[in-house]
Amino acid sequence: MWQEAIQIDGPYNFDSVLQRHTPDPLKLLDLEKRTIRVPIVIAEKAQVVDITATGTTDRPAFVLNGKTDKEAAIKRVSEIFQWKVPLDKIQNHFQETDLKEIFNLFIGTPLVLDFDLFGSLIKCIIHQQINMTFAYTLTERFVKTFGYEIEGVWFFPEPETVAGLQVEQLRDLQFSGRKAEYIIGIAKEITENGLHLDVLKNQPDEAIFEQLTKIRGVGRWTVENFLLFALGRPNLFPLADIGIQNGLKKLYQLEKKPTYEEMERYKQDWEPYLSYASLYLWRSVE
DNA sequence: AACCAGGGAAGAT
DNA sequence: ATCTTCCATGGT
Repeated sequence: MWQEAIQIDGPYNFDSVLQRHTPDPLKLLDLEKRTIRVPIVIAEKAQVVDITATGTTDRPAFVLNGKTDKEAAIKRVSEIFQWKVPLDKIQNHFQETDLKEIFNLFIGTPLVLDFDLFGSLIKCIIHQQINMTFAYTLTERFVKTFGYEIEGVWFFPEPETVAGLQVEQLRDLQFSGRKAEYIIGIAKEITENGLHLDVLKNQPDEAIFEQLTKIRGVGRWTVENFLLFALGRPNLFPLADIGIQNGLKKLYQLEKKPTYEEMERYKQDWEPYLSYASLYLWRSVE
């Protein structure tokens, strides 16, 4: 058992983080206690780390409680919650843009990474072209059927487990046949074809696009979301994303959803922080 | 009931 | 290369 108190630079709005994750049934959080319980795997050892916010948006502070591998666990938690990203600098950048109001409304909202690389990729597949509510339901069924639980916190199944599944097992959970094939196929890329997701961490976005889009079921949007939510890359703007399209439609009061051409034009001012433009546009329509 | 949803593959042009 | 169609299934 270990405990650690941590202070970071503001602005950082942890309550916004909790709020954004509230619709996800797999996230164990408490808005009033300002806590979240996070499944962490370090060197194949799984543990639950409890995070409690003790500060404010301007003076953010946290208390962490874990079981083992203290230093590595803190490092991973810091990475997941993006505690070292200078949100003040990003906030300033957007003051000169059309997104100024949205950024001021949701000031201090960080990008928060998915807890598991493989899980993040599977989640992206599940979220393709279905509404969020159903996507959360499917993900919850998937994890609670094939994953494992520690202290009430669910961990994503390992690729080995998923690679051994039959399409029918996912159909039983109301996955479409196609999505079932995609998911099992990705797991097999890892277990049989030597795909190492952790190695991707050290590669540029373009190289990752090239490798992952070769996999059946993994298109541009899926890689963009993986880069954004699994690796925390700062400059992604998924044009095909319905949420972003709706965010732009609302912002510019458009009659209908923007064309790709219009989106390409809007996004120019938001480089090199397009991921944050995406995040805040998503927030604006949540 | 009809349209939509944090797309992608396969086919057509 | 780029555009269109089909897929698949619950939510509103």
